[in-house]
Amino acid sequence: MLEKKIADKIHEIRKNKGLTLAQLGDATGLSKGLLSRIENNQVSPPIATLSKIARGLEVPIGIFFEEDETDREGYAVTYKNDRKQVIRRGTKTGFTYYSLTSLKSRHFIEPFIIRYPVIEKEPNKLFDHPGEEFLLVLKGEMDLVYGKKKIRLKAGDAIHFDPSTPHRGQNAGKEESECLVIVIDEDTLKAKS
Amino acid sequence: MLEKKIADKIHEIRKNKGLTLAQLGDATGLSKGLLSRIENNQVSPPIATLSKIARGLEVPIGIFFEEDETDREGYAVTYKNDRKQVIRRGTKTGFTYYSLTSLKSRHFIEPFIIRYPVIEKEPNKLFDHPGEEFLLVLKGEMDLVYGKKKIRLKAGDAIHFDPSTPHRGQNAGKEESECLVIVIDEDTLKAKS
DNA sequence: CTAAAAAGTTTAATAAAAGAAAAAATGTTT
DNA sequence: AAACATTTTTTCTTTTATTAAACTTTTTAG
Repeated sequence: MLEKKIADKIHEIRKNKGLTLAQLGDATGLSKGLLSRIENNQVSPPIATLSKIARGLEVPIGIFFEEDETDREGYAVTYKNDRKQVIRRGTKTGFTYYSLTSLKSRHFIEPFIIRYPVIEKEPNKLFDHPGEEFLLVLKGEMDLVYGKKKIRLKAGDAIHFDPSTPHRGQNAGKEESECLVIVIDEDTLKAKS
Repeated sequence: MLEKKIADKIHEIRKNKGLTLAQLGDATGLSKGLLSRIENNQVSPPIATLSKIARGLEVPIGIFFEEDETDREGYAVTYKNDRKQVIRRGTKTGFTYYSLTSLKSRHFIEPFIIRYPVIEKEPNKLFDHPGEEFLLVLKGEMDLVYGKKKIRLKAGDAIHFDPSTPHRGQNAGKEESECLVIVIDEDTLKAKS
């Protein structure tokens, strides 16, 4: 039941922040009695009221509507200096891959570091593949060519995208750029089931 | 204003689906008069009512609270300075999460930046969950407590592991440490098939 | 262990939203 | 442009949320 969860989330966040009903009442302009009944799921507050509560708790209101997060060796460390360079099929475009995992058992996350050298002329090849991809820029500046768009990303920026659209990463600065890439392969997903 | 947006979204989605107020009324069990006033922002409906509308429109209720609709494009950029802090339920352990995605459609990769403050005494809580996890240290030094082991990791080091073993990340130095974490949730995987 | 204080819950009165149906507006056909 | 049909808005009554204050439970202090 949706509102049950909301009630619990409000209660939990309030408690985590060490607030009393009276304090939250002050912060929101709502009576503590009402807050009590909301937390106990006795009333279904209007959006306006929930919005006040979110502001009072200093959380985005969307939190209340997010789906729940579930809650031998089993691991593989890759130390910075032990990164293993990988040759991936069909990547003759100058950049370098380093795998960040050595897990042999079936897994979904495929983590890489990619280094893009400075380029003179823009390549034209684009790649597409089913699955899901995530990229975090670690160093320098780069462009993600994505379909007809070109998205400029700097160190610390991230992008999460559907790789079935033709795309390509490339350096966009005067120094080498580096990024972390996570790929999930559709086939691996299917093999799971 | 929040509710204004919600009203507009309901109207837009309903129109997009080619539904009349009466049809949506049938689908939701609400009167068309009420729906009219909700769309015209004359009332602030309780969550229960909004929930019914979401079901009637066959959309996740969270849609009404999303900031923007980046999803249509197939990608979601998170610029370094726009990282959104996330409150994950049950994390009272001091560290801070930032989500690196705003994709709303079903996805597998859940990317976070986690900041670990310097600690005095070691916490004792461990977390375990089904799925798969990957971690890359971006700054500082940290320990991954994994079952009975403690794995020391420095900037640039990575670990790929099975999160069903109880585990915890924690700072292991004199300055704040930071890491990228990728989680894949088992439930999401199952939902796929 | 008891008293006082703080936190939380319930009660009774008021304000606001929901349902049903009438009125207005919009669109279509002739 | 009139008449009809459909969609939307408004009206009136009923139901529900909200406040303020009384009440109960839990925590703190002596």
